Amino acid sequence: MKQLWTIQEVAKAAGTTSRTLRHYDAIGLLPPASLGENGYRLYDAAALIRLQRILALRNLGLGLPDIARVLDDGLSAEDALAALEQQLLLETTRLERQIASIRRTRIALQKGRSPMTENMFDGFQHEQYKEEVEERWGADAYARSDAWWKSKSDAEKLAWQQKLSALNNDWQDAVARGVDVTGEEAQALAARHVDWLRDLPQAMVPDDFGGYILGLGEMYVNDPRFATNYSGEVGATFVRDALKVYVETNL
Amino acid sequence: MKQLWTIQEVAKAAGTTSRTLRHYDAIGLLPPASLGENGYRLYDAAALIRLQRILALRNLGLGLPDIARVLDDGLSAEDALAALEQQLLLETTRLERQIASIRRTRIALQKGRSPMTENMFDGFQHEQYKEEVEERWGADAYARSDAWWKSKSDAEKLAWQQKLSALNNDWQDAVARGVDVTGEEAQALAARHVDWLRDLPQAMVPDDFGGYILGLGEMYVNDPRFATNYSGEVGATFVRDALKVYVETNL
DNA sequence: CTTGACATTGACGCAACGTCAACCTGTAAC
DNA sequence: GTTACAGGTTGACGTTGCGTCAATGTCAAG
Repeated sequence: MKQLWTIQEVAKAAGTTSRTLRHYDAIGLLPPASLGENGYRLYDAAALIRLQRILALRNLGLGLPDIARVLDDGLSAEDALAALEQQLLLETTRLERQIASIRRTRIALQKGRSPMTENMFDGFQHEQYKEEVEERWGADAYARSDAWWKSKSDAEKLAWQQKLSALNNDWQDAVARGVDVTGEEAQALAARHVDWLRDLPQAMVPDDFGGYILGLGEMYVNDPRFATNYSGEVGATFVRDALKVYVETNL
Repeated sequence: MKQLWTIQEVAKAAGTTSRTLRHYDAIGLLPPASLGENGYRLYDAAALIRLQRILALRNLGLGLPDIARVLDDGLSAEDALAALEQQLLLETTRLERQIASIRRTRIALQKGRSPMTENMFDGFQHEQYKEEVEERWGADAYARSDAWWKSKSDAEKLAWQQKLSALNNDWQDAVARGVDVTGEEAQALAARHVDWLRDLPQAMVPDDFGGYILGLGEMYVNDPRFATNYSGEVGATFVRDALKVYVETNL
């Protein structure tokens, strides 16, 4: 009556592979009932039943350690599955945001406003904005800004832009993940952003540094050329609000 | 003017880690511009620019090999992103189906109709159905069936059920993945199902084996106790239809 | 006795680094 | 001069669940 099966027989009956069974043995999830003199693994009815349950849980996506806990440590399958479902839900929202991000980038690429190919060495699209800057802040402001920029070495320019680029990346990421503007992460980003702005020469930073930053924030939102740096107006709004909170609590 | 940076400086400026940069060097994705006498990696402006593009693409979820192809082999970023988006879309639908599957199982667990705990050794809920079988097919039919089942060794019973269990699993899987009833996979499953039925003794199988299978299929759909084996009526319908197609083309 | 099917135990591979470990270097401080 | 200490280097393991060789022993059949 006491029937034993070889590893292949078990694998075929259960619709899996012998490699998998040896793996389950190796990690202690499903040891065979006994070993023959020849060293062959031999499985009994209890092992087959256990295997069936293992495969059923695996089918649902549970990890092998979790399956072991359910089968051996009396962990409730219901709890394990509920936890897994939560994980998967998080995964789907993450994926959806990633897809949205890709779509935005693809659209930008098609429009030729590729963040991959442009503005690497143009310093904030510097000269491009000459007229506008002169109009809004006066010829003097542009001259100071221009002088400052040209005084930097290539290395400094590059480092400055590198930081800007990293910053933009991280802002977009934070926006996509929907973090809280007042939260730790967003505020850390705001701090980095402010630090980056401190690199500007004294002459360009007005006395009211806080007010200056708030003004910049507004500009990010209102000017689509800046807004694209932060995934559009939504992102720019996020950046502005995070900066605002930061300024109010730290400056 | 030719400025070089150490690995830490680059890492900080770009918002990544030195470990990552050494990894990118190791796989040939971003070799440093030069090596100092001390063996230190030294990066130049071109490397920083390349790094920026790498990080931007990575941010979107592209794999490092794909990034390398985009940067070096002139593969279009647009194409790479389109392909990635497709992958991710598939992923989300997969995840959604998995979540649905988990929900079904959890509901079943809560109702106490746990596939984990029941009917391992009861042989098709055999005796439980005695009256019903006698009523529908006659006392004779039940007696034959009962004799057949009792004549099997434990090993045979177990193997038979094991196959049934694996079959059910795979059916549910196919249903959840939305495969085509006439497709290769569903037909292979139907073939396995029919093979499994062939284990029944001759006495139980009528002359019209094809018709017998079609009748079974209908029963799977109409009787909720069978339907639960295949994820409810929808699944059972799928099984019935797949069997029907199989019978019509192979029997 | 040979052949083939099936068994065994390693060990690598996959994705993208994080995280030690063990050991130099460069620079500032005592 | 030496002592720290920060920062550089090259390995190598760990992560998830097996697939896939590789090298070799065992068993039933011809």
